[in-house]
Order: sequence, then structure tokens, then C-alpha cells
Amino acid sequence: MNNWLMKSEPESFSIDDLKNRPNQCEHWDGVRNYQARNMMRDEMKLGDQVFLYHSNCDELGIVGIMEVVKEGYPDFLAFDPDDSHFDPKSDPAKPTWMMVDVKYVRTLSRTITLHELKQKPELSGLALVRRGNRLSIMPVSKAQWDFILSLEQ
DNA sequence: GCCAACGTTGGC
DNA sequence: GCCAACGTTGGC
Repeated sequence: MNNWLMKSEPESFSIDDLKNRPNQCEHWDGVRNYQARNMMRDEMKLGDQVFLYHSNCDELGIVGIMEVVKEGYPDFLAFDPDDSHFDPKSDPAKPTWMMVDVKYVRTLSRTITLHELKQKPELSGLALVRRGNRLSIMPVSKAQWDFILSLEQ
């Protein structure tokens, strides 16, 4: 069982958007970064727990928990010329881009802010707090996961 | 295979 | 809106 953190801009997709989806599920489309793709394709497994992080907004931070309910499969939006995530180089017979499905688990009782996370020596190894980090999906160790959750109260 | 130019991410 | 950091592209 692994833990993860995934970023999303709440203006395009927030924890409330996920909560309000039918079945509270959504596919995590639009990832166009090879490192992130590899994690979705190879490492994210059914039942893995995932923090949702809101980026590029007024209150940056971890807002909720999701669960992987479908493992890596082709991101079909890459084949749709009308979609902004269209990638003409992705061949449907050999798809370049992958995605997973996630399900809403819960919203945290408060946002655990980026500012707060950066202050904690326990989290110095977390990719999120490193300067210039642009990965939209990153692993979170069990120790980091538990520590972050302990901040919620 | 190098690396400059370019586009994107994302905090501030 | 700015801009640093980073990934990708493409000429050589």
C-alpha cells in the first residue's frame, strides 16, 4: 500500500468537485509529464490513499483524501483533437499518456497549508516543499502521511 | 549528444 | 502579473 499526493488547481478541479461527481469518482486526466505518468502506470495501486493538494489558488495546501479505484489505463483525452490535452503524438494503439481513477474519501477538517508543511523538519524530504518542484504527482512515505494527518487536529 | 530557446508550472 | 525553476524541443 502506497501513499501519494496529487496537485490540482481548484478552479479547474477541487475536492468539492470530486465530492459532487456521480459515485464521487473521477479519472485523473491531463497529466503530460513522464515522471508522473510512470507513477500512474507502474506504481499506483487499487486502494492507495492520495492527498489532494490545491495549487495556484488563495489557500495553497492539502485539502482532502482520495483513493485509487482504477489502476493505470490510457488517457483517452490525448486522442481527442478538440480537447486541450490532445497530443497528436500519442497513438491509440500505443498510448503515451496514462491516468488512474480516484474516489473521494473525505475532506480534511481544515486545509493543511503549504506554509505550514514547509516549517516542519519532518517533511523536509517531501518533494512538495522543495523549491522549484513541479511534479503534479509525488510519493508520500507512510511516516510523512501519518505526520501530515497528525497536523489536522 | 549537447545545449540554447522556448513553454509551462506554480509560488509569491 | 512576475519570474525562477524545470522539462521539452530542435538545430547543429
